[in-house]
Amino acid sequence: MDHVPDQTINRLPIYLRCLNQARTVGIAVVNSLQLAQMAGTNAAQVRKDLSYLGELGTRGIGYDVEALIHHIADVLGLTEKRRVAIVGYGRLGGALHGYRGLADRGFDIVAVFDDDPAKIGTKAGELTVASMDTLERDLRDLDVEIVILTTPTYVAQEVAERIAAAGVRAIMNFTYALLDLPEGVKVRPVDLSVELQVLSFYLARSS
Amino acid sequence: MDHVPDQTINRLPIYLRCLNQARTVGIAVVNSLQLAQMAGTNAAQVRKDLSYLGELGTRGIGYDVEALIHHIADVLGLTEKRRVAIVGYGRLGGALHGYRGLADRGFDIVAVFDDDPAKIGTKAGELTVASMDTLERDLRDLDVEIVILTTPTYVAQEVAERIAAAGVRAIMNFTYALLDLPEGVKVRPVDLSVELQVLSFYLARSS
DNA sequence: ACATGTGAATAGGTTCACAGCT
DNA sequence: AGCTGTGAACCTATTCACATGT
Repeated sequence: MDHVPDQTINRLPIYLRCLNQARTVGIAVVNSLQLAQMAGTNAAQVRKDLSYLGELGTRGIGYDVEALIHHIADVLGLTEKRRVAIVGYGRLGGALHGYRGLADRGFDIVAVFDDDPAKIGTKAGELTVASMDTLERDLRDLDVEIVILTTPTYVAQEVAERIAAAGVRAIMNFTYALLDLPEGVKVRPVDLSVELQVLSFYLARSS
Repeated sequence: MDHVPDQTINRLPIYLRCLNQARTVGIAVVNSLQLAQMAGTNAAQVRKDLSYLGELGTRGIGYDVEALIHHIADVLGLTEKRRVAIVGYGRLGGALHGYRGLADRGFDIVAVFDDDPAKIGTKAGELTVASMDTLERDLRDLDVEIVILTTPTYVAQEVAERIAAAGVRAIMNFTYALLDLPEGVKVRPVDLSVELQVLSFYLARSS
């Protein structure tokens, strides 16, 4: 488990989802081919990926679903809950807050921020919308590890810098800004229009 | 432009965004290093990527911003508007409908569907929420090319099959279902919890 | 002089195929 | 017998370095 390739990391959550599905229907053991078919890849890929994490299977048998779930969750750092804040509480922020499957996977939304005075202080599920004025202090106080950034694009860089300054080291960036942040802050850009543009390319190509 | 690598395709929308930014601040020509810095990559990568599309630059000078925008948009099939439908009009579907930047980039939301009788017939921006009963017919009639799928996970496979049967060849899948569809239907999974899990891995790794 | 475009070198990932274990 | 784990082969993508063109 010296060095796990990036692409393998990207597939681990997929495997985890498949394994959870398998578990809920009562499957105790899967082999690499079954898992591959569920995950939409091939058996060799599955074995190679899992081999980076250690020798997790049993030759002649396959992988124990329960054990594998635990192991992957452990590698992904999902054994403990992660504390997440949403910064920018518009429609998208609200939708993400309600997104079943974040909480399910151990991501606790512990705060939501907005700079609109009309929103500050109002209820957001079980939380209250907090002001951006106290962003740094609140992020530190609440020990936030990951921020979901859904502000308007034009303030994103500035807000992201404040978030980084507050010691947050992971940002899921839904804005169109290309964030330029210090080394050590991991940004995951999620540009929904990029995904559509890629689909558009394949449409243009195949027609 | 025989065969453009997948990874290059994934970067083209990024370049496009950077070039649009450059244009709005009045920059007429960029070189590969400048574009690389904006896009968060390196100059060699930029030149290689763009070389797949043809000889678009001028040696000794750089790339004409306007011309390059047109060329990339053309390759991505963005010169004409793309007709998009949202299937599953909950919080997330609603947020995506309002997402500025889809329309900006030529993605027209032409229909939204839901199976909740309380929602059907209500206004959704300038549209009216349509019933799932007429999904296939409506998708065909409206000539929908791309579907954004935001139904509950447990109906996703079934609905996706209907969408594919209606001739739609590109699906942006926001559900947790691992869709199994015929060859020729391009699915782009967008699993927001996967992104968070990947971030979680890097947090676990670096601390 | 300067920046592109591209073959060559390198790195990174995937697939193959089989040895090794149960 | 059956399935994992893994070196080797293969393929894809990135980086280098320089010839090429303006």
